[in-house]
Formats: sequence, C-alpha cells, structure tokens
Amino acid sequence: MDQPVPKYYKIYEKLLKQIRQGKYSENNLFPSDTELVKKFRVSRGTVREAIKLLFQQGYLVREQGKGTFVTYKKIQQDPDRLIGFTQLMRQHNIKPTALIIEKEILPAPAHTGHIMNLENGEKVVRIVRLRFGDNQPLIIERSFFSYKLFEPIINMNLETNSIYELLYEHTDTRLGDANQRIEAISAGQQEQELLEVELSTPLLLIKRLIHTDFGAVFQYSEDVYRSDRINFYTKTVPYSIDRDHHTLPLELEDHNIF
Amino acid sequence: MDQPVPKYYKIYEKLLKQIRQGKYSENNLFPSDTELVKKFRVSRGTVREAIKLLFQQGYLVREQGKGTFVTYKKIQQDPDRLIGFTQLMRQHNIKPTALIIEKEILPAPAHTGHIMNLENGEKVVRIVRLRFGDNQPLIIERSFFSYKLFEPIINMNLETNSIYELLYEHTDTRLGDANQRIEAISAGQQEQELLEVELSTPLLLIKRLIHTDFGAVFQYSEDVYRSDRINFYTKTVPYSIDRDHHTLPLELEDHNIF
DNA sequence: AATGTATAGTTGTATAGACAAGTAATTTGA
DNA sequence: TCAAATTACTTGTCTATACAACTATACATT
Repeated sequence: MDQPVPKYYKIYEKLLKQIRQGKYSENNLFPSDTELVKKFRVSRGTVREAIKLLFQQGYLVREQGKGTFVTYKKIQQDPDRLIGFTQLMRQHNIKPTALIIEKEILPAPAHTGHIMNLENGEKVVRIVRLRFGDNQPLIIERSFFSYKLFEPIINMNLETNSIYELLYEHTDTRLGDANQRIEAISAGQQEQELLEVELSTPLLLIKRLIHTDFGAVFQYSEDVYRSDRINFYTKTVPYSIDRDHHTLPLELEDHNIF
Repeated sequence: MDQPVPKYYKIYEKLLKQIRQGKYSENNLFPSDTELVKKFRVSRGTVREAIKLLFQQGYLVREQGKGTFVTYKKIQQDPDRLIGFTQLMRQHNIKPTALIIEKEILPAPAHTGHIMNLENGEKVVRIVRLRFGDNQPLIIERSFFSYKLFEPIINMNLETNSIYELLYEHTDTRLGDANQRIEAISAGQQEQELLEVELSTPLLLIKRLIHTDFGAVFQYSEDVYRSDRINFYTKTVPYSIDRDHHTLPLELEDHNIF
C-alpha cells in the first residue's frame, strides 16, 4: 500500500541512470554514503542497499577509507564465465594493482603464432605484468595479444586498469571461450625476483587461451602463480588430451571451501 | 592487518555447514529470523546478512509470510563427469590400473573430520592408491571416504574397477556438488618413490571434496599429479582466494562462535 | 628532508527498534 | 455450515545510531 516499489530500488534506478549518463565520470568518484543520505533523505542502510545492487552488478567499486568509484560496464554477467583478476580481487575487497615489466610489439614467434592461429608474420603485443593483491606479488602474467585487436587500447594505463574493462569500454571486441591448462613448475630467476620466493619453489603455471566471441584468439598467456597465496579453484572440469606432448587429460569432480 | 572476521560471515559458515549436514532436511524448513537472532544472540540485520549470502548462493529460498526453505542443489551434470579417471583412460585407449598402497578404517582425524563435516569419531575409510596409465605412474590418490557410504563396496576390487562405477552399481548413493582446489608442491619421499621422480620435482596437488546429492560429503582426497605427464585442463573459471577462516572447533553454543 | 602524529572523511559492521506486507490457522458471527 | 475477522506468525523495508577499520591530508617534530 505504502510503497509497492521500495525506496532503495528507486534510488538504485535513479543512480544507475545517472551512471549511464556519465554523471560521475570525472575521476569516477561517486557520492559517499553520507552525501546520498542527505540527497535522498533516507537512512544510510537504505542507500547502502541501493549501492549494493550497483556493486553486485559491477557498476561500482567501494574502497574502505577512500570512497566509491564508478567502473565502466560490467565485464561479465555470468560469474562462471571468464572473470578477470581485477574483478576477482574487488570481490574480495583486495586492492588489485599491476606493474608492467615488459611491453613490445613484434611479429608473432612461430610457436606463439601457431598457438594463436595467426597469419604468418602477424603482429602481436607482448606484455609481461606483475600483478599484486594488496601490494603482495601474486602472479607473473606473460601475455601475447593479437595486435589487431589490442591496438585501440595499447597506450592506455594498464597498471591500474583491467585490460578487459578497457577492452569493453573502448572497442567492440567481446570475449568468448577461454580455456586453460595447469602445470606445476619450479621458480626460476625471474620468478624468484618478482614473486619474492626462493629458487625452486613450486609454482602454478597456467596457460590460457582466450577467444573473442567470433572465435579469433585475443590473448595467449602463461601465468605463474604464487601457489601459497592464490589457489586455483574450479567447480566444473572438462578435460582434454594432448597427444603431442604425451600428456594425458584429466577428469575430476569438484570440491569445497575449507 | 588481520581483519577480524565479521559475525555475519561466521554465522553464514556455520549455517552452511549445518545445511550440508542435512540438519534442516525435513520439509526443508529453515529457522526464522527471530529464531536465529535468539540462537546467535545478534541483531536481525546481522542474521539477515548471513542469510543473504546463503540465498545468493542458492541454498535458501525465502517466501514472505511463509518462511525460509532449504533448496538442495541436485545433480546437474551428466554421469560421465562422475565416472572419473578410469572412464577417462578408457576413452583414450589407455590402460588404467591402480595399486592399493594403504587401506584402513579409522575414526576420522580431527582435521579430516572437520573438512568432511563428520560427527565426532565417525569412521572413515582411508585409501591410498597409485594410479597408472599404460603402466606409467601418474597419480597418488590419498582419499578419505565416509565409511557409512563406502561400506557396501569396501571389499570389492578397487584396483581394476572405478570406485564411482561400483558406487553407482551397488548403492543408491549419487554424487552431487563437488569442487577442487589446485596447488603446487615439491615432491617428498613418497612421491619420489611412487611417481618415480626426483626429490623436489614440482607436482600438482589437487584437493577435492565430493558431496552426495543430499549434501553429505562422500569423499575428500588429496591427489598428487605428475605434472609432466598429466595436465589439468578447464574451459572456464579462474582463481579463487580464501577469506581464510576455518573456524569453529566443534559444538560450542551458537552464540559462542565469535 | 624525512618521519611521525593528529584528524577528518570514507566504507564496514553491528545494534535496536518499528512498521508494512504476506500467510496460515483459529475464532467469531451470521 | 460457511464466511469474515482476528491472531500470530513470517519476511521485507526503513530509521537512527554507534563504533571499527582504513585512507589521505595537513601539520608538527626531529
């Protein structure tokens, strides 16, 4: 009787509309809880309910002590599909940052071109990034991107921004299938230095191949994880066999949060 | 540094555990907000925050005016996925065999019982198997099975048969929710001997927890893979990070869990 | 110049209370 | 007997307040 539509939902709709209009685009700074309380003349719990919706849908990021910020567009709606490192960290309230170690444009090396199914001599962008969560080094990411697809965002800030978010914001490229292969390796010299571990520490190596929705390869990367700090977790596991290397596939079921 | 674990999160963990144990299985009726407020001695907002998590993850449904109900996630996957290593090997024309290294029945050790959500002193079957593909050692499988569920097939031939096939053939137990966590480790002595690798070779460690379709834990296992011979392959789903609280010794009063 | 220290502002968590809205069973009244 | 009203519950929304945890800035001290 009183209100068929809850206040928090009306506030959510209004804020979403404003976000879409780019109202908070400078610095992406979003009003604080207190400001919204005054603006809408409701209690803080109510505005937080609205903000929570926007956060869950990927429009906002909140940082304790700093404020609330707008993130352009959600990357993925389906949480079981490809999630970027950045989003994952945000979901856990961990500050994601990155350091560019290397960045160059070159014709695809034979092996890489083969994996990525590129034309002979087609250019790729090679980027090595060290990724941090709350300023602790977690992952070395050695990526090759299709130059053709990556070119529009190549000069943007890749240290504080999610590559996938930049991609979605500034291009029409949309990501599709991804797959990955997981191995165990020993820390070499670069891993030792960047990840701050002992030589020969066992690490996870994840080889990922990410396609666009049209089937072209967007990215091939070999990521090295500090296994003691970040775990690989899956709920469903298809499997495949690689006859070339005499590696076998793997089935399995899943498991749980300990 | 160490951020304290919020109350609502601990309550969430505790309730999830109880749901998995089938505590609210009759009529699926879940305690009302008010009951939980009394039980945990917190405010309603706090229990609702915990319930919200369970709702978002699909464990609960709420109906205004009626109450809160448990929804069991039943099996959604094809039986192929549950068949396991044996079936996989057959599909690729590789001869699967296994060698039982250890097999015993014992009361669940504290840590294992905790992970598997077992009653205090409940029995488990511990089996260590070395699994081969074409007579090459591939996996050390260190499993704990719920004795209650495993008992019907305990004396069958586990060296040439798939445990899951035996299970489906001779019992009514059906597998449901499952997931796994992947880490990298160094080969220790047993790995060296059984998998025939050097000491300190990097290996994959997969921790799996497999539930029945009623939510009880059927199996917990820690499997060690020769990473040079077997690759782990998935089509989606990246990393996960722990909020890192395995709390709860057993059976305190509910309001004492903080 | 470097370093520590208030402090003001932010989000995160928690409390206690209130009323609205929906459901189911019981009671009441014709 | 039947239907309406009452009631006792449930979840949904909202308010008001408080403190904890964290960040950035300004300022003081060394």
